[in-house]
Formats: sequence, structure tokens, C-alpha cells
Amino acid sequence: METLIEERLEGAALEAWRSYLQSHASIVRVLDAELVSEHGITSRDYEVMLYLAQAPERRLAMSALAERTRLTRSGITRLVDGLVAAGCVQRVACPNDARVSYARLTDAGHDTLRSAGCSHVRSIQRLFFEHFSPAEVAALAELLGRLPGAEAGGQCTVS
Amino acid sequence: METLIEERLEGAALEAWRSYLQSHASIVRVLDAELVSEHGITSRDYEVMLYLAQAPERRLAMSALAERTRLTRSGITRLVDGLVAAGCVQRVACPNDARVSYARLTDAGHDTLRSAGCSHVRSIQRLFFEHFSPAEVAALAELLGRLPGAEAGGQCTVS
DNA sequence: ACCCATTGGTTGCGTGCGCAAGTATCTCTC
DNA sequence: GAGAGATACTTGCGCACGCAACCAATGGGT
Repeated sequence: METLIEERLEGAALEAWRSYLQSHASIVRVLDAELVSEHGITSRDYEVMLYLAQAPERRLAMSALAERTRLTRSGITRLVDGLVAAGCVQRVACPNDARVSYARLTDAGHDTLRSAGCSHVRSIQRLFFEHFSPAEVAALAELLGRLPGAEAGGQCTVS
Repeated sequence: METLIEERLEGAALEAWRSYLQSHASIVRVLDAELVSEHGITSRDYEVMLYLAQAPERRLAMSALAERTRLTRSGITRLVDGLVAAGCVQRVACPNDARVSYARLTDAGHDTLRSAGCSHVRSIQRLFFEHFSPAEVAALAELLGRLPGAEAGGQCTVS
């Protein structure tokens, strides 16, 4: 034994990787707890509604949502089910292709998003951005942007 | 609507945050799939066994594991249950305090860890480190280390 | 016109894990 | 030395989500 495999990762590297994993777990847990207790939505719900709010006509196909959120198709099917039940989203059939169904943000959903967003953004500031200068944020954006899954567009292949 | 709340996050900031979230989701999913298919363990299993391997006498109290992994106590109880069933870990009572029970890495567990570690570390290199120079890794370690939950020790409590 | 490969979406099933409650043990105080 | 409260762990329950299987629609090739 002696040489445990992790020793191939030098000190700084291991620290970077560990901080990456652990900070993510901690921050996401706190954000989620806050959203749930204060607005009754999960951070996934919030994320989906935000993507919808930014999309043209406030609607996106299910697959497009899956790509952006990194959930599977079945995952967003059920997530959107919940948002529909809550009245935040409605499903709209696509006239050109009967296979696709859009999720469209309702006005009620948009209101929910705005009211939740205020405290949510403040929490993200407190948990994440507050620890960095503007220049450091820019550096982080550049570095993290190189990682797989972080491609700027997020949409891709809308064909 | 006009000013959607997210617009308070400037461009670079939003990019940093989005890349942080999305890269994590993508990388973890890939790592997990590889570990499961090639070695039959999850990345959580791996993480726990690694902490045990690095601990004195290859054992840690359940609570200590919970802190390091950012799982709840009930989470590691069941995770360790699985590792015990797989023969990778055994529970050891603490002689000084009958409340605590240690999880101790068995020789079999250590073997599993080593064989999985080889390909796992390579995957982490490929998915994470390969995208950065050594100096950039050091910078990342420093920046990410400031985030809540990333304290070197492993204990935190973001509350 | 038909077949077949591809794509979009939903459903069945299993699992991981958090929360809250329960149990056992320790420690402090009177 | 008898509670009262803290601490370590486990258990009951429920939900979120991935995987695989499935159906429906589309589109290209012959």
C-alpha cells in the first residue's frame, strides 16, 4: 500500500478538487433549504423557471430544459409536472412537430420567480460572490468555463 | 417584468456561477457512471473509503464521516451499511464511548479502493485537471478554498 | 408507399438521501 | 445519585431523479 493512489494528485490539486466538491455540496444545500422554506420551491424549480423566463416567448421544449439543467428527460418531465400542478408552468403543443411539447412560464410562475429571485440572488451573493473580487470572479468564470458541461451556450443542437 | 432579478448578476458573475453549477453536475455524473460500471461502487462509496484510508488506523466515527462528505448522519449510516454488506468496511465499537461506532476500512475495502482509484484518478485528471495549468490549479484551489464548506479541516456547519 | 432509424416525451422501478422522530449513552447539575 | 439536557447513531417515511423500456411522431432511403 503506502502509495495510495490519491497521492498522485499533488497537494494543490487535491485541495482544488476537494474544495470544488465540498463547497458545491454545502452551498447548494443551503440555497435549497432557503428556497423551500421561504418560497416553497426547490432550486431546480427555480432554475427551470429562470431558463423559461429568459427564453423567447417564455417557453422551451422539454429536451432543451433537460440539456440546460443537466437532468435527464424523465427528470424534467416530472419536475415540470410539479410546476404545472403549482400553476407556474403550462404545457403547450408544438404545431410543427407533434412530438415536442413546450413548457411555458405562466404569469403566476413569473411572479413566483421574481419574488423568490430577490432573496435567492442575495443568498448566492453571500455564499459565493462575496468571497471574491470582481477580477477574481472573472478569472473563475474563465477557468470554470473550460470544464466539461460548462459550455457557454448551454443550449446546443436545437436543430 | 423588465428587470428580471438575475440581471443584478453581471455577465461574468453569472457565467462563473452557471459554469460552477453545470460543470459540477456533468463531471460528477460521468465519474459516478464510470465507477459504478467498472468497479461496482458509487463515488460516495469511493469518497468514504478514501477518507477512511487516510485516517489513522483506517477508521473514523460516523459523525466525522458525515462532516467530511457533507452527508447527514442518516445518510452515512446507510452508505456504510452498504459498504459493510460489501465487505469493504466493518463497524467497530468505541471502548471509551458506547455511543460512537467507528467505520473501519477492511483489507478488502482497501484493495477495492486501490483498484478503483487508478481509473478514477485518471478520470478526474481528464475531466478536471487537464483543463488547467499547474498555476491555474493553484489559483483555483485558493479561490475555491474560500467558499463555505471548503475549509480544509472538513468540519464546517454553514447554517 | 412502406420500412426503419431517430428523436421527443412519459412511465415503472429502484435507489440515494434528507428530515424528523426514536433509542442509547454520556455529562452536568443539584 | 437522580434527573435534564446534550450527543451519537439508527429508523420510518417521503421525494427527487437516473435508467431502461415504452409509445408516438418524423424523416430519409429504397
